[in-house]
Amino acid sequence: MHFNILPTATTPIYRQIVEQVHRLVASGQLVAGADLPSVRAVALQHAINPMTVSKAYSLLEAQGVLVRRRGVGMAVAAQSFGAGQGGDTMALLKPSLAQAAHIAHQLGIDPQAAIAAFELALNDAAAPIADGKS
Amino acid sequence: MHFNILPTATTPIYRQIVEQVHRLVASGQLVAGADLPSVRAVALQHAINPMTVSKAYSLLEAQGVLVRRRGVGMAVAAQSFGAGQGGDTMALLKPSLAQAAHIAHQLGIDPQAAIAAFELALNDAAAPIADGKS
Amino acid sequence: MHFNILPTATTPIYRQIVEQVHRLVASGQLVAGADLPSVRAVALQHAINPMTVSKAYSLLEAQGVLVRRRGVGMAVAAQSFGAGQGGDTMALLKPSLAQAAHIAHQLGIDPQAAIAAFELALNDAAAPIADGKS
Amino acid sequence: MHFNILPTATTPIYRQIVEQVHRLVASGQLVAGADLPSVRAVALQHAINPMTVSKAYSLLEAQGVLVRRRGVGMAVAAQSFGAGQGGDTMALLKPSLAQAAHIAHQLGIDPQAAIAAFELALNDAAAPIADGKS
DNA sequence: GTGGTCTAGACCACA
DNA sequence: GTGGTCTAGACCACC
Repeated sequence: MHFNILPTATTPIYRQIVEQVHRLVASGQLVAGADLPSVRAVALQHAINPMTVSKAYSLLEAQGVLVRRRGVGMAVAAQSFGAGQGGDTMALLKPSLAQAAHIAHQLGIDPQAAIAAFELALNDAAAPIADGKS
Repeated sequence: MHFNILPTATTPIYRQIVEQVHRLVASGQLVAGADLPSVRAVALQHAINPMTVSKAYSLLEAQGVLVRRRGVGMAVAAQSFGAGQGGDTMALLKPSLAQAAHIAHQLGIDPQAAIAAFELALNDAAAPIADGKS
Repeated sequence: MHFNILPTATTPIYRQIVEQVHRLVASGQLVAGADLPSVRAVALQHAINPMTVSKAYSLLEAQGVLVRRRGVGMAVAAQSFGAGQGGDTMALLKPSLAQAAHIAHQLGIDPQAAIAAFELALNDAAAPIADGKS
Repeated sequence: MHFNILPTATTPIYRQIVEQVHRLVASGQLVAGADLPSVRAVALQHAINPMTVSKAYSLLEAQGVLVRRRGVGMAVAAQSFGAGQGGDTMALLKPSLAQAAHIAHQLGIDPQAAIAAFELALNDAAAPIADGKS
């Protein structure tokens, strides 16, 4: 298990981690009790500051998504709502859909054209690194 | 012409202005040569500091979207690509579509379900609060 | 690395910084990825307001010359054309040459005389005050 | 006689007029007693504000370069130093040469290359609108 | 009237 | 530590 971190993105790194854990738990890819990679491992892997990873984990702990297990590391909390099933995944998707819809509307883009473009984007998301470019 | 400013939003005010101008220009609602509301007018209208508006205008000038007309005010730059037509509106929409698609994929949401949810979001964007006021 | 700021000059301070960065990047003295002095450091060094420096950096970011690295500072953008080589330095020089040539022509000054005067000016620029300090 | 006004240039319009009169007088193209175009004529010709032209003329009057002749208009002052001869034209050219030299030096451009580019610029200045482009 | 420039100071967000 | 954001207020330059 590893995270997708884009240091250049507009969303702060710690928030990218938080949101990603939310999604992995909601989609059942991280079940209750599952271990998370250590702060140091994540920090090394992405060449980011350990404080940043720690901040994300602490925030997730405060939200009840993770639990800190002394000497072992962080794990997914047992009572993590939706863990193991995909019940509220749509709730996590809606905000970005709403934002995209808002922008499309402000730009005066035809809804059908927006939907078509979204279909393409979904295909791209399914096959992210298929290009032969080095 | 006036801006939609949400002082409570997380995006800074000056950036809300910048993005709104980008979209108004790209969608042809602001054609090349069109005047923008004066710094003071915008500041008074939204009860914000003139410097905040000025900052937005300065950035848009640095990006080549606006030109400064001394003693007269700011206007949309002539070479502002896409001004007057809707050619590159899609370019401004794609990033948010890509992000939404990425999230949907990470959540393991079925593409058809994501598209259906996007259609609903587009309807909501077109009729935000369903008020009868034009 | 430090800036040359003349608070008494007619050109605003923030613009002196902007132009200086442009030249340092174009001439390869600032390569892609290089760090810039922090806003606070520049502000302290020249006894100017941090916002003045910040304004210059923000404009350079809007122009694509600098990139913001969160929590770390500003750096020269990778795609900054000409970074690392001296390819487009002449492009930054031409406008002032054109202006000088235009003035010389309007004054009816003989081209040879203008060139001779320019040679002297170049010598002066190379040894501004003839002080022995390195 | 007419002025060359570039409303988009960085130098303010009123200053473009002032400097241009200085040069025309210094180079002998405007001799003592010669009439200048009326404020209204200049304003109409270049679609600029009459106040701007008036400000330039007033400044030139304060400098002793022009005299205001009631009911007739502005004329070149009799005691205008250098009028009729070209004695101090070089003094008016030097500042722009110094600026260009300074920029060339900051860019690390070879003096010989700078001089060569200046020769080209002088040729361009002598034949400004010779291109067949529409 | 237009925008520009700078200051002083406070508070926030990020790593 | 880094930069960001906003405010209040003063003064300038230009048209």
